[in-house]
Amino acid sequence: MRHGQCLGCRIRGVGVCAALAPSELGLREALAEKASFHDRKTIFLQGDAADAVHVVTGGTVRLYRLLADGRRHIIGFRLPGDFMGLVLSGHYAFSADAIGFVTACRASRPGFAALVNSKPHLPRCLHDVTTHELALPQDHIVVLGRRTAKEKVAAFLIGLADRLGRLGHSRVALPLPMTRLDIGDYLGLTLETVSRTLSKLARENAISIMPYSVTILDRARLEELTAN
Amino acid sequence: MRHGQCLGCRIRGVGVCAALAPSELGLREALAEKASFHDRKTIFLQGDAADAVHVVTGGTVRLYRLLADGRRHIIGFRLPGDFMGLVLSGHYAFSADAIGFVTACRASRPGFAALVNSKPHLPRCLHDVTTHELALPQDHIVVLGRRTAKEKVAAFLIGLADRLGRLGHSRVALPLPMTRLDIGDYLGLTLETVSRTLSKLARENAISIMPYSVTILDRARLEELTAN
DNA sequence: CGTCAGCTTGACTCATCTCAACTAGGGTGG
DNA sequence: CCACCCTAGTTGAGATGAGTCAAGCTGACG
Repeated sequence: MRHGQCLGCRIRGVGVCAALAPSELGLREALAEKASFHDRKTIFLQGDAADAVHVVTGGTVRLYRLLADGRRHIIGFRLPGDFMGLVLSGHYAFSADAIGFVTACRASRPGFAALVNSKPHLPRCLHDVTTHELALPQDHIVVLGRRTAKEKVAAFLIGLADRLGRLGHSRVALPLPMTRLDIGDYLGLTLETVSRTLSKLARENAISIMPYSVTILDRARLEELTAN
Repeated sequence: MRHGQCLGCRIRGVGVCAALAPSELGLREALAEKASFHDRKTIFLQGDAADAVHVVTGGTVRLYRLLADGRRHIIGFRLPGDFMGLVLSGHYAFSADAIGFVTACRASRPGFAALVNSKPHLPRCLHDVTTHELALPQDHIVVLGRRTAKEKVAAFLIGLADRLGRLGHSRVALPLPMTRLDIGDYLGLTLETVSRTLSKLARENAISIMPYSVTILDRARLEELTAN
């Protein structure tokens, strides 16, 4: 994808981009800059001045906070079509880095604000996108509050499957580019517990584990575990 | 507070209301309706059509989701000045009810949208408020991801103290209108563990427990526990 | 005065954490 | 080509923190 290529972008139909009429893409293209990040590269750091907004176009991004004692909490994973960079204070509230190779569309904050204000319906759209952003952490809260490791892992897999499904991927064969440690930091579990729980689910024929991917064999069983 | 009384409202200076110029209050008053709710009264239910937005003006509100198996997750507590009712789909994503006596300002969704669109700077303000709403669940996620009960409870107390402080209340003597069960459902703990943990903190002279309130005696100690 | 909700505390259980050993695959350098 | 190292993952054994079950306390209320 180069400038002038929004129409052919694979995430054209999802997220913020879907809100733009074809006639408005020109504007967007004029201010969007293509960025890419190699494995483990930092996209932005917690506390940095939030001078840009991003839309993920390929790969998986890990959003996290570091605590004073060195522990890491993963706030969420961002997939293609997801928006990043809404901040209250002008500073990022969390850090973001690439899991594997990541591509993103980046716009400067002032440029983005100008785009949003240039068309009367866009502030409204931005508000909708923000509200969607709001829904993700709420689901996460419910998952974290759940009692058992099995329930948490099941909810993580179902949630990931549905998000991938909405992007046009399979809801059954899930790429899992993040490590067991990442999943653990996301679910509030240790990496050993994540590994054991996945193994247990595999032994019960609910899933099948492959390197860096998982296949859902018995979705009903997983849904039953999420109790939601 | 009656119509025409926004200027004298005690939350005039915080949240959404602070974004309105004095000259704009007339508009707001014209469409805002005063509502009050007795202890345990439902303000809205998860899944209901979200036909109104609320600003809490007094008391404490409990936001929660019920799971299929009957467990309850408290998403958060809303204090005076907090906004409620941002939804993606037109349906509330969680339920809300009153803890003790609650007063709120309510506006119909279309009326509220009309107000927001009537002045050019208001969509922007609404976006800011939404972004603030976004920050609350993120803090909650970090607290839930913490390992020990003591850390969770300490983070809960510090967070509550700061929010009350911003409202002009004491950061030391905290009213605690919610029950131990509420706190447990918020932190992902049982009510017994919450009680034991508070007792332990009191025994260490970090806090002092009174019926329906807590006094922070050693804030530094609590902050150290939150590791953040 | 009895009842009930909210809270506290104790004893015991058990799920998860911790520590540790081991396997597999990839990359590097001699 | 092989020896070595490193990362990611798996599995086991034992420790422990939080859950469960139960008893009892207190204050409010009818």
